[in-house]
Amino acid sequence: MTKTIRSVKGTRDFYPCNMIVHNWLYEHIRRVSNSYGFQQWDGPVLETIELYAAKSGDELVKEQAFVFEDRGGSFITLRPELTPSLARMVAKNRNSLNMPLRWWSFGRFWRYERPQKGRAREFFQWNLDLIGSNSIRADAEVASIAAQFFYSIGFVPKDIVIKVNNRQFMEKIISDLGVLDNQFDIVFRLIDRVDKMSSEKWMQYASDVGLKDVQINKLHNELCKVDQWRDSEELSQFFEFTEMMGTRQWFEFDPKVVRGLDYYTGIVFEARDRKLHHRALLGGGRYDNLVSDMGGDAISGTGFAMGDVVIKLLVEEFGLLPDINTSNTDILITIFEEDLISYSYEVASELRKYNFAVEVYPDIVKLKKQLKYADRQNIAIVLVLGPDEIANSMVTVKKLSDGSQTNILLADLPEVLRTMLESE
RNA sequence: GUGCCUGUAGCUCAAUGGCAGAGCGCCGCACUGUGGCUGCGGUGGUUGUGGGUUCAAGUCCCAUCAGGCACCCCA
Repeated sequence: MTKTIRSVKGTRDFYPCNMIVHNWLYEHIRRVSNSYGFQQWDGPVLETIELYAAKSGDELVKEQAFVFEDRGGSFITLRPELTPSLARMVAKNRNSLNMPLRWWSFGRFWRYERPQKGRAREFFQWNLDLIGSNSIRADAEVASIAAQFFYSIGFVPKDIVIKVNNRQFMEKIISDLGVLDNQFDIVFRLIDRVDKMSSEKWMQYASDVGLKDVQINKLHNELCKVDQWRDSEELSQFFEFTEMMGTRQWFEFDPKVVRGLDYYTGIVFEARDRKLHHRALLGGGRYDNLVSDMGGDAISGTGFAMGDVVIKLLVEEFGLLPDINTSNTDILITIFEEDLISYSYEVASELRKYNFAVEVYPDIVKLKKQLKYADRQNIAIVLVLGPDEIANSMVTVKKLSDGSQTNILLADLPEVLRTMLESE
């Protein structure tokens, strides 16, 4: 065997059976997005490095972006996320866009990381954003759409939880502990890890970044309070609005959720499976300054992104996948012998006029082999056109599910096939 | 970028340092105008690559490449 050329690390091949799953996912995303009146859009997959340098966070840009120099000497990035492109496009056309914008998108993204379970270098992402509204209702709505999506593909609140927090609220809490403004990022990172480390290690880490023992204990104490959202106007409203929108049972306050991207300014949320088997399914929140950072007026936005990798893993584990054995083809027309090829193709074109999906076996091989192909391909009906049939202007129609077959007059074929396929 | 694990047939995996195997798949025949089921037969390999130790290496050692998992970060 000759050596096959390897695919690029971290990329996935989508065979037809994979595309069925992929399209199934995409179809639910499309339907849910549209049902809330969101419009589909997309940006370029190539952007300048400057677009991300401003706000995405150092780690994402310096360590995880695919960057290359083009022939003109410019540094080009394969987009690692969509929100900066969104902000750029909104800033650019601010005056002609009819606010508020409800936009969604589904496309490919790239991050140069070590691939592992639930993470690839090339992945798809669903983005959904509501731009130009300051209301917490906007946050509650986009988060509710995420919940509605999980429901539409077969999950219930006991499978998945969407954890909610508010960055300003957390800033106030850590500020009250005596943490300075310029240390917020460090402390957010610390908060992010409280569940990932043993408590001794966490205490040590907290101490290493410069917190005093008193502060550490108080912080740890704060992170265990699951009811303190009542002290936050925005969080209280958020939960009230999800109640109104019928999605309240999907959401929980979690003071440990702060999100990694630097541009979030208010409500933040992330979805996880309840058993915490996987990394976050989806993450999002409010970004008040992003559009103005791209050179536009201050416009507030809120939205989320969901990767395709983890959700596919979870859907598979829960057995929610659609049947991947179904073929697009309704009817396979066999070829009997050299002289009769034209009959097969004529019948095929005729049937396509009646909107049947028809394929003709391309080679002159034994019927046995053609039948076997149809069986494996899960094609419901096979037509046999041999000398006997043609002499009488008939066709043999074989139903593969039960093996039954009948001779049908060519003229009656469309009607007979229609009823047969409907009963399948 | 750091650590750990794994590379054997198309796929899933066996093989005390001693003849490279099984199941599934694929192809053929029984059934030359009929799939699935069954039976029989056949196809299958530079054991990731390169070196070393040994009478002898899939097995032990070194290097390298690839994959997986965890860290990091995040969808």
